[in-house]
Amino acid sequence: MTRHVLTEELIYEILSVVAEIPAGSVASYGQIARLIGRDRNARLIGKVLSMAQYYGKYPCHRVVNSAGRTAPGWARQRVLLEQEGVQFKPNGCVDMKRYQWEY
DNA sequence: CCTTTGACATGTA
DNA sequence: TTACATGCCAAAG
Repeated sequence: MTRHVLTEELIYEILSVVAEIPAGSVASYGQIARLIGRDRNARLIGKVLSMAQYYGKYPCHRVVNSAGRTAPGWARQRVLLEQEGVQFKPNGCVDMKRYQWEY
């Protein structure tokens, strides 16, 4: 059997972790990358999550970058987070100090 | 095969 | 936290 195939397995692992992020908290791409044993592939997480929206059922809106910035071109993400109680700072970033997911 | 790209991270200032 | 530079690594061209 082929193994190490990316995308599909990667998608599965990523979504599994994303599904564990509690409402009202956010996780960074690097944080997720680390949880699936690919700490150097933070960028791929974003790549996969950009498609994950089509899967619907996953809270991919709870993933932001290390600075707490929301995904470019996806303004609605902020609304989704605010609906869960996540507050944004005046600069438009999530207050990571308070909302970053601790596992 | 080589180059570019990307929902990023991290060190330094 | 921001801004800039550098590193990363798979995917797409």
